[in-house]
Order: sequence, then C-alpha cells, then structure tokens
Amino acid sequence: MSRTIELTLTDVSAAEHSDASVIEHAKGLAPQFKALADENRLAIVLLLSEHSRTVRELTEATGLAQTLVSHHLAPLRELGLVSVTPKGRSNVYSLCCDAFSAPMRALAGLSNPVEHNGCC
Amino acid sequence: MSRTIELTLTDVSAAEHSDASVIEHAKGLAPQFKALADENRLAIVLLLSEHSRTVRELTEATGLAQTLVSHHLAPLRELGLVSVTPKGRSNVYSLCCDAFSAPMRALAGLSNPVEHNGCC
DNA sequence: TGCTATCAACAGTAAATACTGATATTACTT
DNA sequence: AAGTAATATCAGTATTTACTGTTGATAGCA
Repeated sequence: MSRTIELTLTDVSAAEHSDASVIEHAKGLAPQFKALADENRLAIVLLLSEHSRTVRELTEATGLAQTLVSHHLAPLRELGLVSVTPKGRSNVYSLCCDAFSAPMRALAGLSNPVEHNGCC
Repeated sequence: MSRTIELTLTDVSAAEHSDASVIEHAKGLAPQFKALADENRLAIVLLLSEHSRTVRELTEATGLAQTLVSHHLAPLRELGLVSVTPKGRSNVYSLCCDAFSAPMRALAGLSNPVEHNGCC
C-alpha cells in the first residue's frame, strides 16, 4: 500500500552553497513552514487538500470556533497558500494551486511521522 | 537545471480520509513543521543538510550566539531530527538520517519559494 | 424591508517561544 | 594540576502567537 510520486526540483546536486546563501534561503522558506507549524492551521490545510470548503464546513470539520478558523485562514491567504471564492454568502477556500496541493496531499498520506523518532 | 526525485509514500490516492483522522494526522505532523518554522532553526537544519558540523561551526556560520545555537539544537535533538556525536571536546551534529536529509537537501536547492506568491 | 446566516476584523488575554547573560560541566592542553 | 576551549543548562526578559468574545459588514431569505 504505497506508491511513488515524482517531484521536480531545482538541481542541488553535490554543490555546496555558501553559508550566507543558505541562511538567506532559510529566511525565505521559514514563513511557509511557520504557516504549517500550528496544528489547527495544518488541519485546515490538510482538509483543503482533499477538496475546497467553506469557512462553515471548516469550522464543523475542525470543531474550532468560527472566529478562530477565520483567524487562521488570514495568514494562509496573505502567504498565498489558499485562495478564496465568494459563493452566495459563503466563502469557499481552496489550496492555492497544484504546486502546493500535490505535496500537501502527499503529506496527508504520510505514515505517522511521530514514530520516526529514534530511527537512527 | 532541474531534476526529478522520487518519494515513496503511503498511498493516499483518491481515498478521502475522515475529518477526524485528518485532524489526528495534523497533530502528529505539526511538531516537525514547527521545528522548521523558526528561521534560525531552519538555517541550522539546512546547514546540516550539507554536512555535519560542530556547535562552534554552526555558531560561526549563522552568526548567532553559541547559547542560542545550543538552545535551538535541543528541540531538534528531542524530536530526533538531528543526532549528536561527541568528538574531542566538540559535539558534532548531523541530520538524523537520509529519510530526513534528502528532502532537506532538496529544499535547500528549491528556487526561492517567496516568489511563489500570486502564482494562481 | 426586516431577519438571519456567513464571515472578517477588532480588542484583550493567556500562553508559548525566542533571545540574552551567567554559570556549570566536560575534555583537551601544557 | 592548572588553564582553556567547547558546550549545555538555567533564570529572566521580551516578543510573538494562539485564543476568546464581541461587533460590524455583506448577502440571501421571508
């Protein structure tokens, strides 16, 4: 019960980057990780990776207060990780694009990473 | 200048997971993201993805205070993301294993993710 | 034109987290 | 044995961030 996915990446090969460039890179990358670092925000993202949902649906699925769901959606929106489409009096949220949702769906299927501890 | 890597994953296919299981999964996954969410910790991890280093080397490479580097290494250690090997009076840190360092090296080579904003 | 559902923004509080400086510990060096 | 280099821990402060309750705005519905 496993499969193989492919990710196309900029080549990093054996090339060493300067320390300074690695640190610059960390600064650019950290906000994305931060957006996924909160378990409630991550739950929202994973739920959206299945299919688009309204705020109300997210509120029901997570059991969180509506105001808290909106609160978490705001930074995801600002980072461009999710997009909004008004529909009637609802707001339908979707993951931004496949470039993001594909890896997220992959993560959603990862076997429990907590049990990774002590692997080496 | 790009290449394709393969990741073998537990099958997530089209199967919808229950909301509850997705939320459970988020709880298990969030700590790993949290460990990478701080730009200084991420810098340390990316530096270690190139090769193992002592605390002193990490301190020099990052420009951070030694005590702060040690402070950040502690949670990475507890999560099992890095491992320590005493060598002389130094402590050599390495990324835990290939399962982790391979994706991290890939990330280190990703083109700037900040410019992702507004893609869709 | 009220009425209600859906959502976002605001203000305040509580809690977590990053940082600093000082200190203790261990292992080399002379 | 004394001195020093390398590191971790501890206590304290500052900052960030998550959360709650209230309120205001918009859009459908009766």
